[in-house]
Amino acid sequence: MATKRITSIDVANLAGVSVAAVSRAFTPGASIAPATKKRVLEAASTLGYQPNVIARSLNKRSSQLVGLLMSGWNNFGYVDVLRLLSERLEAHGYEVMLKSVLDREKIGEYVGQMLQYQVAALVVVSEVLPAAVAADCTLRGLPTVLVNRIGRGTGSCAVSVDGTNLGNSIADFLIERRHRRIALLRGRADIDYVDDVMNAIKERTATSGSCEVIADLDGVLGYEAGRRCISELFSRAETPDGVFCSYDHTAIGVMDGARIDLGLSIPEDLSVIGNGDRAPASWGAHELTTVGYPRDEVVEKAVHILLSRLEDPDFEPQTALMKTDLVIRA
Amino acid sequence: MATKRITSIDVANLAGVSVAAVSRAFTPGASIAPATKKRVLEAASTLGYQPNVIARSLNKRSSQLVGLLMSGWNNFGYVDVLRLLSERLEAHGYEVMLKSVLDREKIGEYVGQMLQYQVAALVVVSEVLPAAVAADCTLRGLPTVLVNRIGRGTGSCAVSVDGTNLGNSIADFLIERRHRRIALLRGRADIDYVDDVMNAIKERTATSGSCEVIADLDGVLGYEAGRRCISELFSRAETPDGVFCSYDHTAIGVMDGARIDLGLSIPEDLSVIGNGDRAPASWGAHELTTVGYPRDEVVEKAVHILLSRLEDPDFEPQTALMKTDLVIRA
DNA sequence: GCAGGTGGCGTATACGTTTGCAAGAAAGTA
DNA sequence: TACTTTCTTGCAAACGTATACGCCACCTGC
Repeated sequence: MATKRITSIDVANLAGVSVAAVSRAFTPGASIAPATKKRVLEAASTLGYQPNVIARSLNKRSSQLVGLLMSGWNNFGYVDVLRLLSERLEAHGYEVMLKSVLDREKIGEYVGQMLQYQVAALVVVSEVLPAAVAADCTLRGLPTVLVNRIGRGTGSCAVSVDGTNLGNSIADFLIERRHRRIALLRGRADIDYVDDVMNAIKERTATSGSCEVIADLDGVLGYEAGRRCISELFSRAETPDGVFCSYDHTAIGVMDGARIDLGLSIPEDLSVIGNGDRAPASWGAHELTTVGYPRDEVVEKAVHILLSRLEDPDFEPQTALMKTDLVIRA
Repeated sequence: MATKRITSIDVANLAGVSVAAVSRAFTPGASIAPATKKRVLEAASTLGYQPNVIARSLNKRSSQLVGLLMSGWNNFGYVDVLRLLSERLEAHGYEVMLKSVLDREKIGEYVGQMLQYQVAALVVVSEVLPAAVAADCTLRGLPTVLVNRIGRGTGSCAVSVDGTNLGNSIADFLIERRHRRIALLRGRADIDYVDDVMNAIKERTATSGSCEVIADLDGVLGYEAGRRCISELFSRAETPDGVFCSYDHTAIGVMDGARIDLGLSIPEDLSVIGNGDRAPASWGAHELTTVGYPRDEVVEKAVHILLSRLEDPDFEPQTALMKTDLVIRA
């Protein structure tokens, strides 16, 4: 037995005005006399009226929903990114419509479903938008922001990390501490910013003369993979004395593998550097040196870009690269 | 220069039918001849038409959105719960509208905002719904499911863990291994299922004669808190030989504190049991004995209850308690 | 006192669907 | 053949809001 729904008509009747006035009372900046507005709002609150956002969206052909496409949930502490994004967007009056990328082939469908809900904007965390989909979005004038990817060539905005700069710092750090043979372990192969990091490390070590990259492995993602991988590396003729992993959890696997399975000491026999500065990196059992990921700033920037594009349709797409710092532990 | 929007009218014109027919072609089970349906769908696909869900929702007075209220993001691996929930709900044709609980006092507002979007149902992870809000939801016939809480007294459905059963297993485990002095560390005080666990442990140890609970502390949440807490406990006259923590990360803090700060051996001097079976628990450096949290099953059950309520308005509210198992490591 | 301007308000239409109703077509029954 | 039942289909009225347009009242400056 649902109680009767209260619409703007009811409020209009009670306040003795037209529905248009009710609408105006709830539209900031609309042309309405303060007295009328007050009367309407009072009537609304005695009735417990709330504007029907769906009807509004139909009329305006745009909702206050922001589509959020997530993948790689467990990497990089995207939870925090997700939480922060939802909090910031809500603070600006938007709602988050969340979708998981189960199948990368279907991203077009996902976006299509979000478009049905007239989302005002799209945020993509950790996935690239296939070119066709990105083109479709720009065509429809849907503001889009990629987080942690650079949508090279698509007209999308992006917020990521300055990989080249980061790679240089890491290389310097390793060279300075007299490392000679570096191994690079990455999770997925096609993350552009990780590519930048790895390339920078290779270049800078190559020119140093004293240090070189002896291995660069793809598909090493997570604790188990890291732990297996380090044993494999030490079964080769040439063993590394420094390892950089694209994810903290991989790095911790490497540490445990080196210590427990191989009986090595860290950092005496081997240096391990992670990426992401996730909680376990700081724990006493690991004390992992890692790269901080400026989640707050990334999210803040992403939201800022999004709002700019929403307010000003001519806002030129931009890519922001955040600086990161090494968190040196052991 | 947005391209013209394609509506059911365009499709109707192209297919030579009425808009009603178009609508029916997209409504499963509607009364429409197979031939017409085919013609409509073809026309739709050549035009790239997709039904406008907003308009549909306005008409039906209900959207396919499910509101998802999250808090305690970093506890318990709720990320996985969130991811699974979104995946399962999408598989059933629903979309997830995500909201973060920033301020517990404002939950009523949050729910209000979701109601404006005509959400079909509400899922609350890790928070209780204030009685007034819960009452409002049942009044409006909004199916509601609490995950990891038991909404005692409110007419809400709930999926949680059988705390009493779990507490008994833990107590048995500790008694069997000849522990005598147990400390209990919990994060927040008012989580009903944790209360059940702790009470069960107390009762069973009390009747055992050989073992007793010597400390039961609130507000110990996370690595740092756990690490500090164990030192504090060992500065007391009576020291524990077994600790149960309501969160894995707390337990790992306790382990590190005991080993690094106090120089104790685990499990020789002290047993530590965690809760949640999060990834770090299985890592070689910790090998934490913990309680598995059946995330898949919890989510599956929650979604099942939700769908049942959506299909059958008279579905009686039910509370499901899942069984959990100890994962014994060291 | 009057022309011109301004701000507040209501009327009416649009937004893109779904669905009750009734009419027509097709199929089965006597 | 006539009558009944079952499918299809289109018409038209919702759903609850925003806003273009026009009207009226009021104010300003002469």
